[in-house]
Amino acid sequence: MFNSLHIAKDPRDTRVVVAMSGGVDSSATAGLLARQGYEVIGVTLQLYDHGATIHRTGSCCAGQDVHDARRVAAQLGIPHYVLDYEDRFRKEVIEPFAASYVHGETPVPCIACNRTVKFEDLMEVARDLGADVLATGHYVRTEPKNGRIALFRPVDHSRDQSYFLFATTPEQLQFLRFPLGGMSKPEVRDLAREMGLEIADKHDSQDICFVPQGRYAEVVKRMHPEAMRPGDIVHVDGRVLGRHEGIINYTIGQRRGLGIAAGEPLYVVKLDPEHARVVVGPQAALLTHTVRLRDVNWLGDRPLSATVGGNGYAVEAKVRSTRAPQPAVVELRENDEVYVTLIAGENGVAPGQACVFYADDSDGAEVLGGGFIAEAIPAAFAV
RNA sequence: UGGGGCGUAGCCAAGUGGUAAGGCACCGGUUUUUGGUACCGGCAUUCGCAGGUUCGAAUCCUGCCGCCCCAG
Repeated sequence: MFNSLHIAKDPRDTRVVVAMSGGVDSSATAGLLARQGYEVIGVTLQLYDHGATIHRTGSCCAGQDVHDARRVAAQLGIPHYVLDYEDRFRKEVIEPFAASYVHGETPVPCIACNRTVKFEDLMEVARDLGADVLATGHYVRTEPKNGRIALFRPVDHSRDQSYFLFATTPEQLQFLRFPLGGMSKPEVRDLAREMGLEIADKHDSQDICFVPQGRYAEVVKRMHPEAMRPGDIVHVDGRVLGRHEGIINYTIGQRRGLGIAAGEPLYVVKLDPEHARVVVGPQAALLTHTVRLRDVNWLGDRPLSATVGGNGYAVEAKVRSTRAPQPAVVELRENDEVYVTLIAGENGVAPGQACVFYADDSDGAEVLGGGFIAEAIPAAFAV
């Protein structure tokens, strides 16, 4: 007899640590589990300096949010701990974030945060607390499948967070639970309201949590002042069109901020950190079909090498969180490098971003893992 | 200092008598637990300057200023 968390125990005997950020989702998660009778322990990680951001709305894991989490826990009558993980967060998330930009890539800090601070460190804390599982408010589903725990897209596709969780390992999935995966955002808000939680109508978090005002370049500049090398803005046809104050201010696919009036819109097509060059071109130059991946996390039934045949393996794939998965083919090439070809292609694919695999195009498709984009191979243009 | 052409917003540019298109750039917003994209909205009381003609001019006339080309 399994309970709602797939544990063969009575909820009262099941200890659950809930990662509480102070937002609606994680609060509702804690409330939901508490209401179902589980022994819930709330844990909030303080992740970064809260001085500058304490009054910011839509943030996460600092200042006001920590207070919100604490208040929710008190209201739910569950124990709650706030742990200082600023050093870890800086080392595992913020520093790699800055380094990535310096190298001309575009990082996804939320993935780094999930895979390290949340699913390594917090998970260890949960185990130390004697928890049976660690629950979070992510919109994604897990289910037992063939003797393992498989990851699936959530019911509410508009909130799908599987893109940010592709790097979660099978071992971590065994210990994780995502109670909101079967609910819609409005339902979650209703639930929070019904439980009388003050944060029920709190604004959704957005932007990078540790970057004030959305000015990420300020963070990078502060950590790597030497990276602010001015350079040329060059058109793919070779013309030098202007100057810039450092490549960290740009990302592939970016249109705004170039300050170049060329008659047609120009987009950043390539970043060359070595020569401090920003290469721009027309929208057509952004089309990418094939990407090479690194740090691939495969979540399929069988090992990746056994799954991908000589002709590649058909999946659905996303190279950005806010788009529907599209048909793609995964291949292993020389040295077992993983390449993914998007059949329809995609504009503005940046190294450092993630490419996430799905088993099919069904609503509740299984997440088969993914990898970070090491190289995006343009459809047609040369520099 | 002979001839010809041009001067409209930050850039390009339509408009030759009826009360300033469009594109790019820029700004703002929407969307979004990454960046970016996309979408929506804003952006010249004024057409190098000064006069004149006309009910009415960026459009016609005169002068001046500036730039370009050809010829010298």
